[in-house]
Amino acid sequence: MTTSTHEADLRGVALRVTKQRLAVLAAVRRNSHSDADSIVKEVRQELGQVSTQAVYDVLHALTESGLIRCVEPAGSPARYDARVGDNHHHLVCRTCGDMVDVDCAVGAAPCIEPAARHGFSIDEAEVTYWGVCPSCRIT
Amino acid sequence: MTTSTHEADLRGVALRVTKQRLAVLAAVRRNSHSDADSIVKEVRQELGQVSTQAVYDVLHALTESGLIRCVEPAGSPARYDARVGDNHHHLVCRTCGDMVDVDCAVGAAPCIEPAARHGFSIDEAEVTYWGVCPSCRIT
DNA sequence: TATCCAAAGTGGAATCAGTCCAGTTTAGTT
DNA sequence: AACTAAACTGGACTGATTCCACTTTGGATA
Repeated sequence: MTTSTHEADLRGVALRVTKQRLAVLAAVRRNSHSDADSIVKEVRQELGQVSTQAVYDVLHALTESGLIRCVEPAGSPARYDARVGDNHHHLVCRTCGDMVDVDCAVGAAPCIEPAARHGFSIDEAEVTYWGVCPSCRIT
Repeated sequence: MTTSTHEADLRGVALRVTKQRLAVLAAVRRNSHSDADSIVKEVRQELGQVSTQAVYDVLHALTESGLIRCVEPAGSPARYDARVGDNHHHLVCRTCGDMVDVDCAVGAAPCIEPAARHGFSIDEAEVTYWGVCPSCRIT
């Protein structure tokens, strides 16, 4: 994924191309599921100086426009996911907090339809699998 | 649900019985899915004066012991659910934040199997259905 | 039924993640 | 080249929650 890809993607959703946005988008795509703080660090490494606020603004703009997705698992700051448009789910390690993508469990009823709708109009079923990752299980 | 039920339940999980704990447990059971702040308010109404910290401590102790369950939907403070032991799921209104229980379509936890396990040992599948509740849809 | 002490509660300061705001800079028109 | 809405800065602030040092108390034990 090159800078020109990121640039084209920003233009594709009618967002102005700035070095901060390119850097944030690149950071998220390079390292999916990282939180705002580590994105700030990575972007600063690349650009030298960026305000925290700018990074939050960019993350919100990218999320809003659908270029990235924001995931907020219980007990950890928001994380940003570069994989979008497929409503995939996540597997989270209770020990180290590591998060990996899992494809949508299509076919398994609860993923799509709740047992009862309670009059709600539902647009998303978010599934988080909790467990322990291989490396945390060993130690 | 009377005070003696709450008291018996506290003793059942080897927790000391205090007026703060009884009040917090009663508040959660009376009004499931409320957040720490409104529980603090309710408990103060009953007891007159309780520290915020005490309420947080009690909520953690009750969660730890399995008497209540902590749910943390994206973008809202933690909520406490009196219904435990059945790994049911939640339906959350994007507009007003209202949360209702939905039965788990499958029997025991983890109710769904992920498409790929990635070496994790999984113990829970947490499902959150996002949508708009009937009263928010009308207005 | 008095003593004791780990567990529970207090109050105040601190942290963490994130937002608000008012002013400045800049991308990309016109 | 000038213009302007969008983007960025930096600093103050908020809301939710935790930390800490100290005091109080439930309930086990003598």
